[in-house]
Amino acid sequence: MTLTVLLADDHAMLRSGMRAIFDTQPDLECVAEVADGRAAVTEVARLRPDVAVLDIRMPKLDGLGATEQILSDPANRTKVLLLTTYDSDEYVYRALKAGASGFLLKSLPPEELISALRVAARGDALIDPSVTQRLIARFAVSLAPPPTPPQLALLTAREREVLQLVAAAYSNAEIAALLHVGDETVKTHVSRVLAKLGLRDRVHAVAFAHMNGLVQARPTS
Amino acid sequence: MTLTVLLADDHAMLRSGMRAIFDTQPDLECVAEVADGRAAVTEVARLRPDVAVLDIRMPKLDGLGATEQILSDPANRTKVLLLTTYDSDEYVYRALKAGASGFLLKSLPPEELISALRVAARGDALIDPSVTQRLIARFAVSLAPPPTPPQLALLTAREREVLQLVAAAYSNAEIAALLHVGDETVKTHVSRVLAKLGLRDRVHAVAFAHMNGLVQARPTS
DNA sequence: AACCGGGTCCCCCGCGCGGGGGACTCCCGA
DNA sequence: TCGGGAGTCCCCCGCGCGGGGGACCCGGTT
Repeated sequence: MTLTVLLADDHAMLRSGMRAIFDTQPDLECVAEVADGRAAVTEVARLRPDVAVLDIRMPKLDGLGATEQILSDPANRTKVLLLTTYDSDEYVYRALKAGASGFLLKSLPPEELISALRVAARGDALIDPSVTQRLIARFAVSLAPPPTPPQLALLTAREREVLQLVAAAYSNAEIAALLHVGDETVKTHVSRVLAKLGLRDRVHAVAFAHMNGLVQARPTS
Repeated sequence: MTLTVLLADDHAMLRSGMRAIFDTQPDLECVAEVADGRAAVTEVARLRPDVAVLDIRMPKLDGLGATEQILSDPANRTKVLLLTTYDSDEYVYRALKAGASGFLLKSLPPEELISALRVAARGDALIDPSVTQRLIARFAVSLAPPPTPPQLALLTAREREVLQLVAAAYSNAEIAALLHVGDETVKTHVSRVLAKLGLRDRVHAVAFAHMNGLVQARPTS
């Protein structure tokens, strides 16, 4: 089973270099070479190669845009490997979000590019080590469990409940209705919450709650 | 400059196998072999190798716990590579959170383990491709949510600016002072923002802004 | 020329909110 | 037995806020 590959880069020199690398591998077949992103999208749709290797910087449509178009097609089965000279974080995030199978620097040794191709073809993914480092850093904080601020321990269960409703932008009257209590009661709870947390008003409470993960941020993403 | 390595695995067979691999590289020196996590922590503290290769499943203290202890020491300069047979997602997250430089499967070809060592030693990071795939999926959704809601386009630049300050829980008077305008002006902007976004009051605006990523969530985590 | 959108400033009015009190039930622990 | 915390409900008062108007200046388009 040979792997079919599409090559997209606006430098003919680099294309032929990569093609030469591929030719050393009997099971790799470069079925197309294109020089811009738009051509990459149409050729991928036509030839349906196993893997498309795209440069990020290309005329007409850059590699990121091409990736997004290619992978947004549900009929598509081609994996995308992105190549770049510089590793801007923004590039990486956009690439991963689009669903790219790899994000590699052009400084990569040829044999590793080959192995990256095979990795992508079997559905796995691969990120350049120098990028991975920063990715981990950012990923770790985004995964970090909400570091429940100690002040929250001061609140009673009822007060936390009210705080969450305040954070959801409910008015005192609405909270009263939801909890089946009088609105004077809610006012008391809110006042206590503000006092215990050292917050000025419910607006600060909303901001506090959101920044401390008390409310499910963006459930609709 | 030779790289010093510590090897931690409870199977003597596997240790000797890896050691054999290292010995093929003149610039790699295996300075210690240990069979459990606790020994790994103490030996790393004593010998300060460049890289520690830890199995996840080990007696007394597993590789994850050992990683956390090693990397929580601020004086530590050793990089940690984790090895495992099975790639549980939970393992990966904990490993990355602890700051590991690599997460590899034992099925990795020997020569790639070598290159992983060098990658880690120079401060970069490396994740096994099969794991990377799922990591990207999860990472993408966790990073995805700046899909700027279309309603935001209705706002003028000034109005967005005011909205961000509202989201930061500033009062109208405070915003006026920050922007060097009258507070009546701020009231006008806020009113327009609420009207354009269909929000009831500034409390809803705060919640809206936070849920749509207009404000940097937990900057202090 | 007239027009319009963005930014700025001003008025009045009503209401929700938050702080200051107080009071009454529970229930748990001293 | 007597606290005392938690939860509930009530009063009054002041103020920030948001909606309703209107007004002015400026830069661009028509």
